[in-house]
Amino acid sequence: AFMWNTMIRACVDMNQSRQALWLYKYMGFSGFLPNNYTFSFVFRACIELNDGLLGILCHCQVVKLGWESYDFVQNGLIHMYAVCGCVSSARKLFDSSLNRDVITWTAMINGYVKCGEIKVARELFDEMPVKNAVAWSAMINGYAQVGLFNEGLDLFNDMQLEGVRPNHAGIVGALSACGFLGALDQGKWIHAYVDRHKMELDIVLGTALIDMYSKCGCMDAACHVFDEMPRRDVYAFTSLISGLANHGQSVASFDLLTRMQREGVRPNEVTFVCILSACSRIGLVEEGLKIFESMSGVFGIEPGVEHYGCLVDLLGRAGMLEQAKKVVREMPMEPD
RNA sequence: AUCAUAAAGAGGUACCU
Repeated sequence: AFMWNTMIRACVDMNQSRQALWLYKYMGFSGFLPNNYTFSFVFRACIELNDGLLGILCHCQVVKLGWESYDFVQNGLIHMYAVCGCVSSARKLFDSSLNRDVITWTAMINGYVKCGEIKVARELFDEMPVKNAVAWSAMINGYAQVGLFNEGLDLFNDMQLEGVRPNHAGIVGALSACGFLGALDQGKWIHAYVDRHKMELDIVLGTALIDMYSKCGCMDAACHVFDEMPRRDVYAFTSLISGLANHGQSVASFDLLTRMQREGVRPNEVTFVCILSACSRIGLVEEGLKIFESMSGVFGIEPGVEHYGCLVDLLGRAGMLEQAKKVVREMPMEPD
């Protein structure tokens, strides 16, 4: 079974969930019984495929084989139901569980966050007997995701008062809240905290800092973080491009697009929305049209409605209403 | 014997007001 588990996990790690489930099925045919390890990988596959039905089938197997009260299996099941849109099933398992740990609670809280039941999530969070940094970060990010930024920042402060050291995810959630609120002082404080505690500036944390500084209008600080990052991906580039474009530094954002290609990072749909709006902002019609063309021609990205929208905005602002109308008429999709 | 299960980042704030 160990061999099978290893293979199944490898498939899940490579996002080949169908393959993983196929292996799981085949494992049974070959006379091997899945064990507690097997199920933790199989649940991940169900989650990636967002297939609650498959999850139920796996749940049956779990019961049949008697693994249901093993912590990893039980937590995996609750997590699987919670994120596949079956919070009530998750809750039933949660309520009947005799051995809940931090992970069980966090999985359940996350389930409520994902379906917008932030209040219920908070109630559970308050009831939770032991909270670790992951639990705090789950709740902070829950608030950030539903737009309750002040609540998120309050919780971030509470966490520190309780003496829990925030992890990367908690920091990222708090920074995101700062950005939306324009809370520059708080954001700077968090940045200093990151430095003081020598937290690694990975791509996610770096991007969150760039995003926070950009939204607060501090483009110098955003650029500085960008340069300090040891590695950058599309998110990091796009975040800075967006910030520059929004603060009248369109030319700098074009340079960044060039630099991006030089560093071998492929721009995506979001990147082009930002670049195209940088064009309309300063009225670079020619340049914008050229970039729009290059999307499919050079980068192999088919423009979506949002890109046609940018194009219409570009032409409209330049007073070229006829051409703008023509774009709407000839778009390959319904206007939104 | 399996770092086995929970948490994290970017997009016109476009037109109009």
